[in-house]
This record gives sequence, C-alpha cells and structure tokens, in this order.
Amino acid sequence: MTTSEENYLKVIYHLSNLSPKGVNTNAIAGMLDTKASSVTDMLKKLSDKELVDYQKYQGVFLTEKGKLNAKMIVRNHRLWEVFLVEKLGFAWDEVHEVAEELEHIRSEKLINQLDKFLNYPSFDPHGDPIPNAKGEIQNIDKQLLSEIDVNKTITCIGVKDTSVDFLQYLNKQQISLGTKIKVLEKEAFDGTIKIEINSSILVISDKIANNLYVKTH
Amino acid sequence: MTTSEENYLKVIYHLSNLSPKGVNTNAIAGMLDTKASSVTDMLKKLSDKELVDYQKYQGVFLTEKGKLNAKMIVRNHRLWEVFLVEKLGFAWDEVHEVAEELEHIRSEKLINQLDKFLNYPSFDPHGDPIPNAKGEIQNIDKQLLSEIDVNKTITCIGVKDTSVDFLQYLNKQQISLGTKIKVLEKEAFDGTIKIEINSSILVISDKIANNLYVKTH
DNA sequence: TAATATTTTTAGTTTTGCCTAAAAATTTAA
DNA sequence: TTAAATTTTTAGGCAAAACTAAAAATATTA
Repeated sequence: MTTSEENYLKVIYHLSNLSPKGVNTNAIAGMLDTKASSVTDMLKKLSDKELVDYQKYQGVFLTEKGKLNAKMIVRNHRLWEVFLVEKLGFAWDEVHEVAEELEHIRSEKLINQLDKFLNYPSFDPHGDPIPNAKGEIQNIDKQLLSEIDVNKTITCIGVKDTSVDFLQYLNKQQISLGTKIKVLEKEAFDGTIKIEINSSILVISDKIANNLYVKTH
Repeated sequence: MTTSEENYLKVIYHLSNLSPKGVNTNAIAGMLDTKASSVTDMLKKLSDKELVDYQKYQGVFLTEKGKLNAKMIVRNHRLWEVFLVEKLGFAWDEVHEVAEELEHIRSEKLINQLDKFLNYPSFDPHGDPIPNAKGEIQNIDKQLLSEIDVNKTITCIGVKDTSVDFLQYLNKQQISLGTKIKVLEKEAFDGTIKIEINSSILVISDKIANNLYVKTH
C-alpha cells in the first residue's frame, strides 16, 4: 500500500465515526486538502483492492480489511506519539507532523517491539486510545467538559481537537491530562463555563469546553 | 527533497569514496537497482538543484551542499540502526531495511533528540561511524583482517559488507564487534586464514577476511 | 588508428496521484 | 414537483520517476 492510500484509509476511518451512513467525497477531500475528483479516483482504486465499499454518489464505507488496515496506521501513529513525548522529550503539540511520517513505516516487528519498549500503552499523549496488535481498542467512558454539571469535579483525560493552537492554549492555562477541574458556573446564554484549577479560577468558552474530554470520579 | 533524490545522494556519497574521479552512471544504477537512463534523468535534476557537479559522460561529484545532505541521511540511517538494536532488540542483520525507511523522516528535532536519547553514539551496530549534527565524522584506524600478520591478536570493530548473509555467518561463528581474534596461519595459495576465537579454532576464507574490520592493540 | 564494444544519453512511454473544466447525479428550495 | 444549488463523477492533462529502444559518446583492442 502506498502512503497516499494509507492516508485515505485513515481519513475514511476517522470520518466513519462521525457519519456512519457513508463518508462523503467532499469530506475526505477537505481532510486531505485535495480535490473531490482526486478522491473519486482514489476511491475506485481502494474499491478495486477491496479496502472500501464504494458505490458512486452513495458515499464510502471501509471493509473489514480496510478497517483493520486503518487501525494499524492509527496504532502506528499513536505509538510513535507516545515515543516522541515519553522518550524524546517532545511536547504534546509538537508530535503530530512527525508521527504522520513515522506511521507509514511498514514493519510488524518495528511496531510491536516499539509497543513493548513503551510498555504497551493504551492511550496516546492526547488521550486517544491505541489499538493493540489485533486492532482491538480499549474505550473508556468520557464526557465533554461542556456536559458536566455545576459543582462536579472531574479529571481531564483527553482532547477532541489536537490542533497546535488548542494544545498551546491548554499549556498556557496549565491544563494537561490528569488535571482536576471543578465546574463552578455555566452561562446559559453563550455556554461559557467558570472553572477552578489548582485553586485558581478560569473562564473558558464553550468551544474549549466542547473539545476537552473528562471523566467523573 | 524527495526520498528518491535522497537515495541517489546517499549512493553517490558511498560510491565517491571508492571512485574519487567521478561516480559512473552505471555504478549508481547498479546500487539502486534501476536503469542507467533513469540515473541520467535524476543527475540532471540533482545538478539543477546544485547537489551534484555533473557533466555528461564525465561522471558525477557531490557538491558541498550535496555532501552535507548525504551525510545527514547517513546520520539518520545509522542512528536509527543504533535505536533498533539497543532499544528495540533487533539483531544487527535485521536493521537495514527498516532504517532505509526511517532515514527519510525529515525532522531536525527528531534526529537530534534521538541522538541525545541514544547518548550520542559514534558508531552504528556494524561499526560504521555516525556523522554528528554538523556532519563531522570520527574516523578510527582500522584494517581488514586479511591484512593482519600471523600471531597478532586483534579486535573485531566493524564489517565492510553488511549483507544479511555475511552477518548471519558471523553470528554462526560467534563473531561480533568486540570479539578478539588471533591469526594463527595464512595460506598463501588462496588467502585462507586460520584463526582462534575464544580458544576455539576456525578456518575462514579470504572473502570473509576481506570484509571484517579489525584494530590492533 | 580503425573497428568493436561498452557506457551514457536522448526520445518517447507508462503509472501514480494530482489537477481543471465540464457533465451528470443528487439534494434543496421555491 | 420543477428549478436551482450542490455534490460527485468523467474526461483530459501534468509532473515525477521509472521504463525501453535507439542514438551518441567514450573506451578498448586488434
């Protein structure tokens, strides 16, 4: 499989969760920064290889084979992210680009030994689950911070948006995975939330609250 | 730079040491398993980018810029080999293919942090020197085992041929970097050498002796 | 040195993955 | 339910990096 094919599979995999009735050509094009016509070309190719179920104009689905391949790419990506952060001292907002390249190195031995070296981590530096060698994913209960009731205290366990801007915002506010947050007030009008972190008070927008995964105790 | 361009630079770099009066088109084609006509195409491209000095029919040289680029690729390759062996438990005959892929991941931070993580190694698992971040190479005195006089005891410090076949032969004979070897007899007729390793006797061909680097004490 | 052999280059093609522009299908709205 | 808007596909092209076949240059040797 080529790097390009792998990137398509990965994107279709991620979009499948959001649109379970078939992934749109345009949505794929948007994620890959390419044109819809290029996507159509590639969908035909992936279909020929039986990695996707594709009928024109009807959106696309991953086959089991395609899904397993996609999960392995996600596995590679997230394991490399753990490596970069834990072993090489990268910050969580610095790992994405490099992991995009590393994920395409195809070697079973490499990735399984890396997994072992890292002690079989279940989650990457952004809190996303890492599929194991069989493609199994350990999902845990998580809620968005925006869904938490006033006066509850929760722990930050992941981010939905992994953009550099968002991650650096969290750095600035000293929010990281494991940070305990108490919800003090919620503004009905605009969704703004007042929270307490390490006994200091902070007001965050609903956009922030909609991109932070947390767990109740 | 593309992966293909990098592979050409690397091959020209390695061949430059052997043929200092310009590297042949055919030699490059042989190393890259491609056709001479493809090499000519690429030499024009590399010449346009000022990575090589190229005049048709006259062989090719790396420019300073090309040489530095080539060294950085070699640096990447050898650092990854150290990582694979020391951290992920690969054997020295298993690292080449994967390192061929990893060497093309372009990130200064990645490679310099990896270097640090590995404690700034000077040599890779085959005894080849690793260029530092500036492209400087620490060369050490080495001789081929075939050049050593009878009755001398030397230490194995590297291999000239890094093919799987040769490395596995060495594994079988329990020869690795650091192994002490005493030269007992040399056969003038065919270059065969009788040696002593860990008080057991072994006869090796001249081909083996011509591919083992050793240092005298 | 001339003839032959080898090496290298040129010219023209292929494949992959992208593009634009236009046509076709589907969806939305009047 | 037809018209308009949007989405998707088709058709035809382009650039990179390979290829084959033929031409040109260089090297070898008789």
